[in-house]
Amino acid sequence: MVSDNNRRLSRKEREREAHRREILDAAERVLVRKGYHAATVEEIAQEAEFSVGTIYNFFKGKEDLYARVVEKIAGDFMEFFRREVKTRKTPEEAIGALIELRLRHFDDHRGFFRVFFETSPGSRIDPKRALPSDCARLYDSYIEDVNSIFQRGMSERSFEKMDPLYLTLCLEGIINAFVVYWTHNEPSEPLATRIKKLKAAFLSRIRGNHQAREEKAESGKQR
Amino acid sequence: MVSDNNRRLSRKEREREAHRREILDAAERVLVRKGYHAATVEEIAQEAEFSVGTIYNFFKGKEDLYARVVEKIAGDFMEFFRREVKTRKTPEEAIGALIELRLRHFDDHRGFFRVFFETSPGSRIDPKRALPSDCARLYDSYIEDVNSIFQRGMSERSFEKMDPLYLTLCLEGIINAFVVYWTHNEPSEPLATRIKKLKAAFLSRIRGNHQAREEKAESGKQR
Amino acid sequence: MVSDNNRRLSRKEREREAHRREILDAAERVLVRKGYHAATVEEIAQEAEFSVGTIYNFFKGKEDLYARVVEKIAGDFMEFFRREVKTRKTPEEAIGALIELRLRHFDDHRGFFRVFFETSPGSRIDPKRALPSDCARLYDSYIEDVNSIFQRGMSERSFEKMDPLYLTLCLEGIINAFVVYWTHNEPSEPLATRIKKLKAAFLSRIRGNHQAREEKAESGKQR
Amino acid sequence: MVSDNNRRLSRKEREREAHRREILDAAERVLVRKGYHAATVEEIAQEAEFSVGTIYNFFKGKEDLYARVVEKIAGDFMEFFRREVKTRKTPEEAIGALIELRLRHFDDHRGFFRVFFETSPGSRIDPKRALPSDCARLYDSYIEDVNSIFQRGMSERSFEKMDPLYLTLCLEGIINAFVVYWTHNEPSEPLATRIKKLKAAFLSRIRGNHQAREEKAESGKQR
DNA sequence: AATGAATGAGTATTCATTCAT
DNA sequence: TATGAATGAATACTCATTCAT
Repeated sequence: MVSDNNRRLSRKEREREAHRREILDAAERVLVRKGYHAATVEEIAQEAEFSVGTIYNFFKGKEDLYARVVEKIAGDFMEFFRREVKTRKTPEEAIGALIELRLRHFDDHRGFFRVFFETSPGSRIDPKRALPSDCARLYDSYIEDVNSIFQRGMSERSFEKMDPLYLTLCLEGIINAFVVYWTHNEPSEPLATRIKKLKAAFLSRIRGNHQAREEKAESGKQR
Repeated sequence: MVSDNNRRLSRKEREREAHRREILDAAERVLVRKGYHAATVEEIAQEAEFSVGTIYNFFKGKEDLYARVVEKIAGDFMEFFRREVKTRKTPEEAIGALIELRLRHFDDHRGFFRVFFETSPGSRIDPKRALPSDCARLYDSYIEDVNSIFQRGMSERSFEKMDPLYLTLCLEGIINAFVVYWTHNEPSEPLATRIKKLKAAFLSRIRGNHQAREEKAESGKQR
Repeated sequence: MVSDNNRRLSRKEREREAHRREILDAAERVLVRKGYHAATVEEIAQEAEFSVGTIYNFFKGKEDLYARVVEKIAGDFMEFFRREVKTRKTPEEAIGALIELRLRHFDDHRGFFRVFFETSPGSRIDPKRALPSDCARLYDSYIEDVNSIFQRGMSERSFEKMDPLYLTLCLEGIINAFVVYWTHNEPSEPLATRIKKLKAAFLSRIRGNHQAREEKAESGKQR
Repeated sequence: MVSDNNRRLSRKEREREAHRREILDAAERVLVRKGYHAATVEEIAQEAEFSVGTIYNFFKGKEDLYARVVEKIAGDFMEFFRREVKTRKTPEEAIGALIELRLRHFDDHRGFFRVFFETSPGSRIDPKRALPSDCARLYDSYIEDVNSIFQRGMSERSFEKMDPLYLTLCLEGIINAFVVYWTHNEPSEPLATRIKKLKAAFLSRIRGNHQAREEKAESGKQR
């Protein structure tokens, strides 16, 4: 995401980039705290310790600022997704890694998804205009990637045969449900434990039968 | 929700109640169409074919109006839940009926959940103040009820043993994911088919093993 | 302009119309005083003794308000033009009446033409959008009408033969020049005298030669 | 205006003067394009290929910059006026030269007069403060000069007797009217032709009668 | 009860100007 | 001198709410 194209940036340029980043981070904090509509540019400016005018030197306006925050979060996620999930050898490992990544990522950006809903179609913000056109494509490609992981798992017989889109939606839905729940109810267990449990529970439901049987036999021995 | 306490209302009182209902329905339509922030009291008034002033004769303000809409939707749902789900004899039937109810209810109020997120904590609307205090309790009691259905199923060994809250959250999450997906992508199958498939898929994952084995045997014969 | 279509207006409607007029008049005063850019909606509201919000209940925005003021002034002028100028029997009388009308009208709306220039093409206000599409047509038709008065005068040989558009432009230009001058330099003579002098001077320059000669002869006798 | 006081300027000083001139020219272009209010210092800086900061090293601010542009245009005009008009032997030649100069000068600075109106008294710019105090005096002296040309013509009996200020205003007004018209309607004839026609038409209206008669006789012979 | 005109606090955005480098 | 990032005052416009009729 960041990479090496800033190898040769002047001090000024580096400072400018840093300021941009500070504003984006401040914006995310305020947006999460207040939601899109209740957040004021004034407050974002204060949070970033800049004047309003400076915000407008970096971003076209409130919508643009919002779009860039979404972009940043989505971009960071996809970066990790490519690095941590798609590189896994077995589909099972990949799905496990995905669950972990999603949970960690949501934990980092806890509450932002709420803002995202707030700005969905029907509200006055035109997401077509505001959101980078890449964003929908990004999400589609993500769903496509998860789909193909499931598909590979099925053809390798490590996953039970079923509609992969169905599986993808279930996984997304389950993760969301837990994240929402943990957002409103302080979780009783540390993140790592929760990740482990969710992985185990989900994967055990979708494993191909021979594996399931083996595992069951094994678990029988253990207990 | 509506019930029989309007058995003996004067014509005036009945008319007033009807007007109130018309405003609520108009408000829901506009809120779904525009979202909370973009919806204006003016537009709600027009949709209801009343003047703004009249809206304020029935409701304390925009927040109150919103809260009453949520209340109405939640109330209607719980009404059905009590009648259609809790009365089922077997837990399996109950969960099936719940999936159907949730899907139908969401279909009826398609898009309202988006508004709900928009007004979540953090935005300017104070849900403590705006939402009926019953609302959280209502949701808690709903979760509790679903929990106990799962619990009964487990003790009857028709469901595999696991954390019932986990199951409840999964069910909620999966349903949400599909509803969101179908909101943005025109579903290719009629509602009834989708309900049937989702029921089958979800229930088959959580059945106790003896049942699962039996079913598998049976399905083997059929195909 | 106002006419008899308010024969049957309810008191409310009549009041609303009166308020609209008050706002328009206040807007003209402020626009003349400050110019388009320096005039604030806030100040117009204060001048009209209404709140800002009320201004926006009557007009779409500052541009619309401006356009409606122009419309009012132009409309009033054309009303008089039709009544006082076009009805004159001889072209000479008509031109005389026109000069008088222009001078009186400018005197009434002294300074507004300055605002008009301020909003000409090139500045950010889009006159195409803001100004009533009738306005350009109105002006064109006005020029056309003056043209045809001159043309009639020429065919009747009361005016010397020349390009009528040229004459029209000259008349407009001369009137403007004097108005501008009198705007910045307090005129030493009363309006009536100035009107009379300008009429005489302009008309004597464009009269057909036989008339000019006659007149000269006559004036020679008188003095 | 420019004159010979830069006879002995160091390279640095000469460069600085050149930069100043570049900025003034850029400012005029942008002001004509956008009008005073819509023009931004930023855009002027870009047009001049300098940074905003540099603009402020040369000029006190936007108002000052504007005043200096007016000064430059007026100065250039007066320069020509002194050289080309006042040196003419006969008043008739002088007025002819004046018409030509005005038309050419307006053609060069087409559109600037619009900006000039935009900034007239009443708008936020204080012309007392912004405009060089010379400017009003300059204009007054110009009017005075034209006046005296007319006066001389009258005493020499080459012009008909009338109020010279009246004549001056008429000339100004007519020229303005045509320039405005040609700004909005592409002229059908080349500038030279238009100049010739306007000269002829104006001068023929104000000539002393004996001359007019002579001319008529002559023109009768020619055609 | 019903109306809708009036209100005014609240906010995104612009842009001339400054000043540290 | 030249730069351009930072500033913040100024302003058009919105919309929930009130209240006289």
